[in-house]
Amino acid sequence: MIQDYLKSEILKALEKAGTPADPALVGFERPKQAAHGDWSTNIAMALAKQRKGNPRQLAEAIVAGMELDPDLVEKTEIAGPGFINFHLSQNWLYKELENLLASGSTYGNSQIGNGKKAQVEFVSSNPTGPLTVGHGRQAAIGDALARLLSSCGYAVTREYYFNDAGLQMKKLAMSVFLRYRELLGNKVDFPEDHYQGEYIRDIAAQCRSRKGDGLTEADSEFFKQAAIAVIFEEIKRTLARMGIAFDVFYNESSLYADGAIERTKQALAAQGLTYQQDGALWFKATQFGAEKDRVLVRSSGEPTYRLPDIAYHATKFDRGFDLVLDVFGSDHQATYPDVLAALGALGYDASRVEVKIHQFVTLLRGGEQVKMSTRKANYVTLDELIDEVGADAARYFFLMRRMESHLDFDLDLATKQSDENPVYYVQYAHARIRSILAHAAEKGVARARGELALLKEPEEVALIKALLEFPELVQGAAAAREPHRIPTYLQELAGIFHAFYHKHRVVTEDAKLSNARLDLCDAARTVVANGLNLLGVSAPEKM
RNA sequence: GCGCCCAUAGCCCAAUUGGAUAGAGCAACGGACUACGAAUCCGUAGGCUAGAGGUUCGAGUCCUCUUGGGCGCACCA
Repeated sequence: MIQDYLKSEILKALEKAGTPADPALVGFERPKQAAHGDWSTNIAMALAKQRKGNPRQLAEAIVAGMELDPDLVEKTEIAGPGFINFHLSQNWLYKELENLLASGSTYGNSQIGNGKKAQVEFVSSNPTGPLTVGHGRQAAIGDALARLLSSCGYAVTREYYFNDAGLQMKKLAMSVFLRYRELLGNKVDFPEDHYQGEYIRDIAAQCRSRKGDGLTEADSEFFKQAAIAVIFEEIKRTLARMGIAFDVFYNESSLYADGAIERTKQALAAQGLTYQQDGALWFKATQFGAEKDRVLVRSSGEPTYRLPDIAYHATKFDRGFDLVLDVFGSDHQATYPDVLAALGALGYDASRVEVKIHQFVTLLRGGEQVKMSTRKANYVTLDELIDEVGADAARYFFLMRRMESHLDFDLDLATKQSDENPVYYVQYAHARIRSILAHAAEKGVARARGELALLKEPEEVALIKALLEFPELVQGAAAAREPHRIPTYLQELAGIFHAFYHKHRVVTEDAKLSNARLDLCDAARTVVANGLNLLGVSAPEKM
């Protein structure tokens, strides 16, 4: 990359001046203003601060010492308090554009992940009911992170963890049982904290048609398994509609079956991190800064979620993942500090686990908030949302915002087929380019690699520059775990393309120029398609 | 009471992780289709970055406090 070249020249110049510097200090950024060039470095200011020198003088020494290839760098200048700005030559642009065209659907991919094993755990909703809109955001974020990491050369596993042991499952089985009793004409007292949804009645009816009227409370395992099977099928179907498939579904009960729970308990005890009190087994969370200690095993003998979670995360290390991303909703924010602390205490490198917490989704219809309550089961399910706005719009909207910001999901906007809708805006650019390429073929334009140097108009140069930002954008989004950068970029890119399109005609009598512009269109189409692909959003040929 | 996240244009949000004159979209106003898709484009207007201090060459971004909002603080997950 060009930055590496500039960096090496800067380091050489510093050495020549008798003041060698740490290469890690030399960073580049793209100036906001075109007048400040294509790349800028603040190295002179950073070094001057360290050495109490004059930044402008240092910058002058650096510029004087560099031997830049004029074919790549048109000019270098010092500005402001000591920025060094580089203006790249147009030749460099054309070379990079060639490279883009040659790379095609792999443009933007990199190997910075170096084949490291990464796991992204997300959704992980217990099979007690349909996925909600909140899960939808998490599904979109998790899958986009997985796609970003893959494109950067990580070997990625998408994993879904679910609790099929424990209290919630008992409640689920009991909920089905009670509805079953109701179906048989019994009057039942349905507890407030059990699962209220209508789907429980459906499952109860299925149980009845399969096994008749003679089931009792003792058949709770049957009710449980029946419920899990039905609900999971539904969850997977919903995820499939979103275009999401998991590599691994990891269930809690396997941790009991293979002894991992017991081993973890003993390992924690061996570290002196647990103690008995009031009939329960406690974890000394206060040793890790928590306000109070936490229960690992209830006095009833049943573990809380904490112990299986620790055991589960231990398997992530045992399975050899170099990087683990856990994507959670903000309501789970309290669940991970103990888990990470325990992992550290067990000798694992807890810094490999990154917990990404996303904020909630608010649905808006007609400017009004749509009330959602899981308890009352009157929430909008993810399926209903996809029915209404489609998978593309759903995914795009979920990914548009930084995950730490609350998401206002405007249902009216997502369904609008107009310029107000950002999904259509970006997809339209793709469809439009397809149509231009088809038009050129109809006109009988003989396609050949054009002379890219003919692309000299300001709108053309601006478009090329925007396209060439894509690879570093992808790497930055992956490194920062911030998928929202992709939609932000795509919207800007689509705007630059549309502006170019309006100003300049692509297919003209001038065959050479037409070919160069068709190449540019093709490059733009490639980047839009690659970007949408990272989001899991389709790049339509027609709309 | 304690912890995590958030506050930027009328609305919804960006801002290259501490950079130079804070930017898009929507809404408002004014323009552009007898040629490649008007689901588009061009222009105008809109800001004391919630408030107060601090750190430094430089702060929307980092630190402290205040105000306002979301989410947590179980022998639920």
